[in-house]
Amino acid sequence: MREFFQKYKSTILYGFSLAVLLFLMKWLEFRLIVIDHALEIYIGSIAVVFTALGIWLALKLTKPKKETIIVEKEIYVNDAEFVQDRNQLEKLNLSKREMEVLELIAQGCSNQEIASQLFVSLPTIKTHSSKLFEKLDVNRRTQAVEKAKRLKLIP
Amino acid sequence: MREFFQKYKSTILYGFSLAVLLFLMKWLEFRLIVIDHALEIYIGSIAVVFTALGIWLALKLTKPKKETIIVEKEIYVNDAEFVQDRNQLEKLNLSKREMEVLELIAQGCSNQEIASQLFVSLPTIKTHSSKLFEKLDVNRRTQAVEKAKRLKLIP
DNA sequence: AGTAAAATCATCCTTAAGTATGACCTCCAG
DNA sequence: CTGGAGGTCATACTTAAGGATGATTTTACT
Repeated sequence: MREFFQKYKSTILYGFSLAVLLFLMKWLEFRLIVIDHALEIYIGSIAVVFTALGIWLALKLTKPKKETIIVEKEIYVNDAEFVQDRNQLEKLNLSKREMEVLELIAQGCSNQEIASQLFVSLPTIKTHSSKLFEKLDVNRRTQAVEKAKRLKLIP
Repeated sequence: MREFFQKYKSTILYGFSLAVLLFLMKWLEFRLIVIDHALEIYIGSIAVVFTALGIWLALKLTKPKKETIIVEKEIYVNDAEFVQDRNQLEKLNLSKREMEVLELIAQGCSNQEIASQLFVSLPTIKTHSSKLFEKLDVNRRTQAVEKAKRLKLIP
């Protein structure tokens, strides 16, 4: 019941206003017989009142235009997933073994540890690393790591 | 002249409408004498017409209501600008010199190069790096670099 | 003013890293 | 089938790096 009233509040108010005004008119009609030439004033006031009513109705009933604003919210991803630069890799022409050695060097492994992990001898790792340094145009493992990261060969 | 009309278009139209309707009323007034009991209909139509006029006026003159809906669009930025982990730095209690040495080591510099850049002797750098490795709990410069990056001490 | 931490330098020694060279094997394409 | 590339291993040498210890000087703070 209350919901019904809420929903049609404007319509009911309009109807009620009409009823009241018509009643007022009926009463005024009677007065008009007495007061001559007052009909114009009466009609004018009716016009004004209903114009105001119309304006009020319009303001009440018009639905607001919806305007969507898209706000770009930047989210900084700490992840920064690594994408290997295949282009650079081709240019440098590193072999599989050299890449493996490079990765292990970057992890801080010693030559001996690398040799153990790859099941080869220490001299083998030395030759690999030497060739690697030559291709990377460096002469220290630390430089190799720095350059490899800069060239996006490793994360 | 045209601008004036444009500016006060609504007002002029309103005035004109009023004039027309008053003229109409005058004419109807005459008719009412003939047709009995038609005053109510006449008044009613006046009310309806002016209500409509009011609505029209309101719609024309009032600024359209705006309701802004903010939609957040998530943009994933891969930037991940480096922020030094001050917390870790405090825990490790590294001195200024040790940090400087760490940074240069990370850049691939040799001890001799670091000594030259910092205007100190090679043994000094060795002591610094030794203490640095001790604090970082590593025993190779490459490990130090790897760990420092992992702990977000350096980019 | 005195003390602790930081910074500097040195020496001695060990180990890891880097360089050079040569040899051997395997696989694959010309 | 043969030569080149990749991989393996070895030896010998040089240099850089790392560890241990001690000493002196700066700096900062109570």
